[in-house]
Amino acid sequence: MSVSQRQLEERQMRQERILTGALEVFKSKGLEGATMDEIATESGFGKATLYYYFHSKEEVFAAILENGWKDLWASLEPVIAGDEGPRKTFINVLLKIAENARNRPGLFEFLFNAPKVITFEEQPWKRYQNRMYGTIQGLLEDGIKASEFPNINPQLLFKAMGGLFMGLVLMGDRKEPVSEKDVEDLLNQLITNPAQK
Amino acid sequence: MSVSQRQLEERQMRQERILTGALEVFKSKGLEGATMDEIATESGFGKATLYYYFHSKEEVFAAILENGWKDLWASLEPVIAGDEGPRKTFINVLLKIAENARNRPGLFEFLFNAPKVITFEEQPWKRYQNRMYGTIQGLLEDGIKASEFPNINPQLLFKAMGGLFMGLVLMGDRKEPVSEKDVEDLLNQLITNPAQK
DNA sequence: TTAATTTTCGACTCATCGTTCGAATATTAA
DNA sequence: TTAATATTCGAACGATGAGTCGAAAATTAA
Repeated sequence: MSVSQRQLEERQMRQERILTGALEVFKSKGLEGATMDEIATESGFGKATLYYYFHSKEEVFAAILENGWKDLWASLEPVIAGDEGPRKTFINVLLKIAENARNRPGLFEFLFNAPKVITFEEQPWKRYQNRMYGTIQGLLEDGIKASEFPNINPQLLFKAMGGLFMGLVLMGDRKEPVSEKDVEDLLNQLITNPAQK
Repeated sequence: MSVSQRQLEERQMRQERILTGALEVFKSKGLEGATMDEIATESGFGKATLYYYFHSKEEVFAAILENGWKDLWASLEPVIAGDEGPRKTFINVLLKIAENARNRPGLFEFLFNAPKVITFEEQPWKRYQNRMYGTIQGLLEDGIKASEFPNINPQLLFKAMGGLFMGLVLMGDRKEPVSEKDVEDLLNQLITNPAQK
């Protein structure tokens, strides 16, 4: 028996440790600005050791995104499956994302901003991202059809909500993040439900 | 007489040509990822010539931001001076920014995203940025006091509006940017005026 | 214990890229 | 024209940093 279960787990923990350190560095320096030396120092390994766990700097970068989007999507699935009608589900989805963001602040800024920088080809995490965006689009379309939202072009509403949400969650000070209640209240204030008049 | 007026103007045109090329490269590669060779090729000069006009890569980067924010602020001043009450002025300011963004799409994405990457000390363009944000904050506060906006914590509303606007303007496809009318309609739909009921 | 295997890392290589040098070319002034 | 000045850029320099190598240390298996 070559590798025990524990060994596999320890290996994975070390990988995560590296990823955590790398996130810090990528966040402040960007993909090109970050150096493997710095990531090594930050995560407490020698540089050469990083290459024992990952093939390249790009792979480290991609792994952060992959894990991040995967976990995010996993946490969203039950909410979506809950199926309480478009409007409620939509708000719940946003609240769940906000919850994720509050738990791991650094990661989320990264998840939503990093894609802009990336050039290289098809990345597996894109699948999760697209799934999420697709779902939200769908909720908005259904919600508008069902008159649970103001009657706006869904594309436009999607962009607006996307941006609004980013503003709320990603621009929150580290010290005093926007609370769940704030998000919920604001959404309810702005996205009035025409049916309930 | 050492340098004629025309000479000065030509010099400045060349600088702008360099800046335009540089913007393209910075946008797709980021500050660290962009190379002076590529900027040189893109703008049609030899690499060494860039150093005749700018001291360093950072200076080129900073010059883009400086010019951009300065121009943006200049275009906003009359709108703000117009002083048609907080709500109207606020919407006009956003519309004016959107107009700027529509005219020079690449630049604006850069203006709003670049700051995240930058580390180096006090940059002169920050003055313009702060002035703009301060003004918008003020408009929101006044608008809420005057009951022209929903009664929301101004900080929160600022973040929300900032994000919303970014979503609308910066996420617009290059082909089919969000129209002025779209922006205006959406703002009016979402930010209902409680006084007009 | 000893041999095999896994993990770690210091030291090196090699390519890239920001910046400088110095000389060539173009422009302006006399 | 000629001298002074302004502009251009090819080529070289030096630093940095991604990725490799080979050997040491640590762990596991026998």
